[in-house]
Amino acid sequence: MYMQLMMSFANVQKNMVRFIQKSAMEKGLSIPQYSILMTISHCNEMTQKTVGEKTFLPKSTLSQAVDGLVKEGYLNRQQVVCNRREMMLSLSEKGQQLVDDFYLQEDGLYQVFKAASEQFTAEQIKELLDAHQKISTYLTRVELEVTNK
Amino acid sequence: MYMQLMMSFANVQKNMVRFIQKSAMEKGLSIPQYSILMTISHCNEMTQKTVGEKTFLPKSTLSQAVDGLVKEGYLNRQQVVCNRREMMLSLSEKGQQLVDDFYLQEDGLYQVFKAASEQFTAEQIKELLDAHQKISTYLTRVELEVTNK
DNA sequence: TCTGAACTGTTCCAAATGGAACTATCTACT
DNA sequence: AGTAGATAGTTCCATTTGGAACAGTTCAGA
Repeated sequence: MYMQLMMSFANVQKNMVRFIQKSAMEKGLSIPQYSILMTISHCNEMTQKTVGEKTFLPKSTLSQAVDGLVKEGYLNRQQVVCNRREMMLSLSEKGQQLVDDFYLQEDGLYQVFKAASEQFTAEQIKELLDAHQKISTYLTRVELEVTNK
Repeated sequence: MYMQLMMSFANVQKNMVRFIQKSAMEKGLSIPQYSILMTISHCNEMTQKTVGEKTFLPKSTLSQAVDGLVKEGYLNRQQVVCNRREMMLSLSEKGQQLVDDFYLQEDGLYQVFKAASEQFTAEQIKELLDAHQKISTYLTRVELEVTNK
């Protein structure tokens, strides 16, 4: 039973990744690059460190992916004034446009997932979110315990 | 809201993958190899084709991962008699032992996820499963429609 | 029985990935 | 001020990944 549940997470995720892969490939991006753009789009700007915490990408992958995005002109990157170790990242106009495209793309992840979610009531979605949160929290906690043992 | 839901799937999955990665690495396996062993363990034996359908691994990845597992002695591989294109895969004794270890490992995915699931009632788990199923089905359907357009 | 299309798996190789070592910067303490 | 330790990112490179071409097998229809 719980095993089926485990698999169902993997299945949903795999389906989502296929949509991401498709959209990303059409624009010549890798999956990490797609994730980075979408993550930054939630705020106006974000340090590379923060992006790393949100996406869980290994920092070498992150660094190289960001580098590509800057070279392609999707991202602006500049040192943070008060802490020159950190890099502040923000979407360029071109980047913003790309992100908007991703959000609006008829057969892209966002629209399709939105439609899929509309099978449920707001109440049900809240319950799902809550349940997922509980599981994530539990897994993270155990992982920490194991690491520090 | 539905965006948060989307992210929550990704988060749970990422947490799960970290457990898998840890277990797999300890035994010198890649993540696809871990998935393959666990998938085959549900039945006694399975064709490579079926494993591919269940894991969604690209066939080149699958082929190479299986090859490694056979060479390490975890899997038996032989042509299907009535259809020599297909390969029948089954766990060797060593493979079965490894899989049992994975299932029983205190700080492995299975035990931890089981514990995490015990925060919920059987009723709640059924609802989760049902919701996940609905989402997967929806995503798969749209993907098919897009592909055949 | 031939022939061509479909299917299963393998091989090849270019690209992506991620751990580890490194550089630069900052912080806390003496 | 000087130093050790922590922190943010980059670079390096061995490994993994997966698309595409390929080889062998099966099957359907002429």
